[in-house]
Amino acid sequence: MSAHTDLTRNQSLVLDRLEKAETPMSAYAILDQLRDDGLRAPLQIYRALDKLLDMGLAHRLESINAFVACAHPHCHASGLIAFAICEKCGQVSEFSDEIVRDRLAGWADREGFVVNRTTMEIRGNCRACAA
Amino acid sequence: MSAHTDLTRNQSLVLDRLEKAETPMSAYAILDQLRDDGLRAPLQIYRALDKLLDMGLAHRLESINAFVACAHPHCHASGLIAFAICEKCGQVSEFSDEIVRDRLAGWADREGFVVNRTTMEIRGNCRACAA
DNA sequence: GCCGGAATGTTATAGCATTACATTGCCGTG
DNA sequence: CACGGCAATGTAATGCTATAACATTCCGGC
Repeated sequence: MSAHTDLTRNQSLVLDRLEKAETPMSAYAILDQLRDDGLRAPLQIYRALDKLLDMGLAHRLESINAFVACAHPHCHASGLIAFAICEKCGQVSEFSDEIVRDRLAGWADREGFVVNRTTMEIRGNCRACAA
Repeated sequence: MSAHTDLTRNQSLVLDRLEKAETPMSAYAILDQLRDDGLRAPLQIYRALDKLLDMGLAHRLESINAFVACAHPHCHASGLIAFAICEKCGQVSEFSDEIVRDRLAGWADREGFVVNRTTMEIRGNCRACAA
């Protein structure tokens, strides 16, 4: 029941699942949970996810082939978001750092590299799981 | 003909291929090139890659499911390496930044997050391809 | 009403990675 | 030397992730 009225049915279903999940979900895990809603093929999930990623409402975690709802869906800001993924409990923290962003932008400038997209993922154990 | 005499046959074969490649290679691409050397199964490649990653002689690019030889195999240093991947020509630049490393370490400290591994990948176009 | 574009549905297939099990080779100890 | 253990290897089968290709439906603007 998210208030994303501009989304299509499939996109809403997928986003709702991601928002209710406590940990990242694979596309196939999402699909399994949406079979009762009539979804049957992976492509239906991937298409919805593509749009959600474009809109910044969800993120892809490259290092674990999974997806999460954006923790800050209001501010579409942030050209660079970092994720900390706990390998024990699966919890993901989303954060950003101006200085890191500036450093990477500086490197790209010097090298003449035109940036499309940056991924930054820290894997380890969260405070609770490290104890 | 790398001077990695401590490596097993399969590991040497895989590393040689990576070192000779101009762009990242998928495990299956490596396999295809090593069939003449007697390798037949993906697992043989993945096992060799696992060891090479452990030793820091190769890196995995999570965002494109591919592997590269480490550009600086001598210094095993660097807890944090960043990659810039050109989406046009496939060239990969490997670099590191002390300040970025410190910022991320600082975040982890404050959060009590124990880091195992960090991946940082910038995708875009290199100077030549952006022109 | 009609057209065009986006979203959807469906099937098949491509690409990436691991499980499970059998075998081999090597080294250190007794 | 025999033996035991361990790492590496070989092989087959399977599972997971993602996309291609094509047909259909939905919906808003003219």
